[in-house]
Amino acid sequence: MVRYADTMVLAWLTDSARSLSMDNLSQSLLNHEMIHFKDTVKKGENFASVAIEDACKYAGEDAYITFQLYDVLREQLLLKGGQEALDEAFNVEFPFAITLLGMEKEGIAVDTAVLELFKKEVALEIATLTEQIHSTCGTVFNLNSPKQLGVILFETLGLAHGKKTKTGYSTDEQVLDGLKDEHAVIPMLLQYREYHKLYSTYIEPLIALSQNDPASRIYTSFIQTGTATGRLSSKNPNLQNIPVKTALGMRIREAFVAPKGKKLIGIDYSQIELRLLAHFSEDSVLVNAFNEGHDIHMQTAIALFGEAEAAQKRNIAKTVNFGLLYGMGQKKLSDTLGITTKEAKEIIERYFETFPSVKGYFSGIVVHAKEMGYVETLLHRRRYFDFASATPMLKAAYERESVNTVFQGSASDLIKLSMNKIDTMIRTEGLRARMLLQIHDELIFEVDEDVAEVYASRFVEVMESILELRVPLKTSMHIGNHWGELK
DNA sequence: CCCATCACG
DNA sequence: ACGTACGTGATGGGC
Repeated sequence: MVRYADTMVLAWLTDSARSLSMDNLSQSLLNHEMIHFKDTVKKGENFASVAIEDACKYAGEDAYITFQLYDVLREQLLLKGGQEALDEAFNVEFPFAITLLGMEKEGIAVDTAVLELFKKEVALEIATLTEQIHSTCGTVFNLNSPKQLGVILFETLGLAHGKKTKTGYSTDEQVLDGLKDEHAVIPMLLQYREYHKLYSTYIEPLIALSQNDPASRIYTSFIQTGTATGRLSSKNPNLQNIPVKTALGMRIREAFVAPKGKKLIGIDYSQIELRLLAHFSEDSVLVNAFNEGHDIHMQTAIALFGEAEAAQKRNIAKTVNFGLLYGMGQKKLSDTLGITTKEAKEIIERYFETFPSVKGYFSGIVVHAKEMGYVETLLHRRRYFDFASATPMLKAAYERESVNTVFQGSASDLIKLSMNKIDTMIRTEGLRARMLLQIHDELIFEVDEDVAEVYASRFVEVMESILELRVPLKTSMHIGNHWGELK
């Protein structure tokens, strides 16, 4: 049940929680350097003991929660200190630890037979491809070694090499894709890579884990304090990176099922980060587009290229919209779109001319980050940057991270609020529903079949009304018997 | 233990 | 002159 907590720390903390008075505990935590915010504790001493007291209420119930709460508390106080930090800890992050605990305990059902069948097919493909590749190259080597592969491709076969890595030639997907017409072995390698990834990262581990459990369910650990932006992460196994993009990858999703008599519901926020961009920047074109329910990428294309060209350039606009949130540069945009850096530069310049309030808003974030040393999300979570001691290259990276953190972190704030509200709803009303997974902007539920539609509408309603922004929050919802049907 | 690679949002 | 699109975790090779 305790999956990520350090067990020594946990045992110590739980024991203390049961046997010590509050004052003793908080002093003891400090003495043992269990709380690493000694510097801020002078002004925050009351806050600290109040917070610990609250955390300890849960200790008898479940030591794991205590640990998560403690972890969150430390994180929050380190991040900000003072009342604002504790407000967020108490109002959002502490209840969220309980929400996550419920999800971790619940797990998700896996149909092992689906995976076993797929495993046989993939194993056969891998064996065939291995044989073909070795004979095509005229030599036997380890296909999983980029080092050995690089030597074969770029020395033995004499293909023209592009970029290099620290340790030799790059053989990543982008490189291989550029060479796919140069030699018959390249398409085989690309296929091999896809099959091997599925086999080693998903098929085998998921079968092993599901066989551990009497109900064939698998249980992830959600890390609440592991990211720089406030997002969750998921590990052992990571259920936030189950394949979705290719037909083969979707076979993995088909193995995540609703048990008999139940359904899975998937609800994801549509373009939540772009909606936050519209909200924060107050740009009239963006705000209007969302308020009128228009296709945001098409509207961007119209604004950038005019009505006549918009339809054929919608994809460019889409890439630019995404790139914006990452602080894109001309180099990467040109690589992604397959255009010259000059063209990319022009598109970026035109974007900021077309959306001046976005440009102003972005520079505002960067100015704030440089002056204050941090940026804040919608719910005032902070991320700190040390611009002062940074090299020019690092400064540029910090600028991109500052901007991105506002959107990624604020989106994370929103879905945390929704999850807490839905979790409370499920518990207090005794709904025949369980929240199973969060994948950043998406929630997966398992519910009784007969109430699936009704519950789904209620969850959608919570998610879309969780906060009132300058633009509506929209979601898309799907009900199915397996995860593969939720897109 | 680091690197390269690749899966996701 | 030159280089940077953000945030994660798992795997296998190789030192």
